[in-house]
Amino acid sequence: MIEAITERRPGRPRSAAAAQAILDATLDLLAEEGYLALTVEAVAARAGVAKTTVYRRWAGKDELVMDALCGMKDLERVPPGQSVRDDLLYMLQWMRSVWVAGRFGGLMRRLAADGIERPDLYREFRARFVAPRRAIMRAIIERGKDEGSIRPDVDVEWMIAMLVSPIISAVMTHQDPVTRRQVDFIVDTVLRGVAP
Amino acid sequence: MIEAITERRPGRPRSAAAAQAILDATLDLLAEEGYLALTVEAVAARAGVAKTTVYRRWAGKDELVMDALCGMKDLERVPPGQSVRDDLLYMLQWMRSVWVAGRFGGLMRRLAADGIERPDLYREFRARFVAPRRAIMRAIIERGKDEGSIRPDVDVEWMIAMLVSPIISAVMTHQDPVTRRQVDFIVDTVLRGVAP
DNA sequence: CAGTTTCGAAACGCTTGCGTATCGGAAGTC
DNA sequence: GACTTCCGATACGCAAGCGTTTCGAAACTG
Repeated sequence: MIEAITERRPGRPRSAAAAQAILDATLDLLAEEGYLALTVEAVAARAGVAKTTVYRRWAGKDELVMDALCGMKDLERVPPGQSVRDDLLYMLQWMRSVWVAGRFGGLMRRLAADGIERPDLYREFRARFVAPRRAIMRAIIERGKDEGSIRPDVDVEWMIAMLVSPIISAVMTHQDPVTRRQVDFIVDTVLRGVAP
Repeated sequence: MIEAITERRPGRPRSAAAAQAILDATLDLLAEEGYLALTVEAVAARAGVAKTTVYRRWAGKDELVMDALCGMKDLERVPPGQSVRDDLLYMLQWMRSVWVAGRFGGLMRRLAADGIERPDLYREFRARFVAPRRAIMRAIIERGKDEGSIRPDVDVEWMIAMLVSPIISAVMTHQDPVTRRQVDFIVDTVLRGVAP
């Protein structure tokens, strides 16, 4: 992907702008159309670039998509670290907004769906976006256990699933906008359920 | 789909066995490959039938898939009607087993994913399989409200989501087999959370 | 048996997308 | 200025899949 620029080879250098435009277009189309419907031609067209320019850098569609995905940066959010309830609410509200709006949301929905056919893509997606967020959630819950507001025998992973998956499911199916009241309801219900 | 057999037309009659084999093969492939990857050629091959025979009955891939889907029958399950907790457990255990094993599970996973591209297919899927089960869940929860074990102000739809979606998410992603203990944990946690 | 319709097999034209090749011009290095 | 590499545009060969057509054989009716 990014080769060493230390030694300058003769000839016209590769346009960094073109590479960026291609990766951007790939993510856009991936979010809009999904993996199966994504075509290299469409990527080149949206990037304003010849198809040759794409194939000079990437071996094919698969490598391009994987590279585009790996190049993404997640927004790092750290909860304010107040009460367990506030931190969980903070995380869920944020995840809700990310899922619903913008390129991130489309990308997540598509990858979650396409993951069935392309486990490698889905694994990358999980490692990059799901895992860090789960880690934050896990830390919050462990803190709750230390404080005594959560029973120590509670299965943390399933508690996370109970908090997160209703929102994900709602976004992927209904696509009614999830309201804050509903997020509140989920957090409060789960917290009451896992209280000692 | 099924034309009136009352008046017998001259000529060789259409083989009912062939039609059934085609619909069966369609559901099999739909469950295994998903909608986008499904091809009429593969359907004909698996059904042991010429492609012509498919196109003589259905206008195209879309109509075939929709017809196959509409022809499916869901297993009707009625919870034993004991305690609210037992009935919820019964439903979730059943849904878990259906999702994990057999053609139903694959079909549900694929349709949930393909639903993004084909909202009509997903709508049919929901009306046929999701809606009836939600109705049963809803009845159980309403009963709990009447009995006083569930607060009356609880949002029923979101309570259902909290019960069901963790299992669905787990099956669609990890695909670790969901254990009974985990289902127990979900039900107990939610019930404690919505208790008065 | 004549007439009609379906069946399986095969071939066809069409479209889409992949990945490659060619070519003149642009952008750099020596 | 000679050389090298990249760029855009275009065309190409290839494969897959759609939906159609043709054809001889099979099935059923009168």
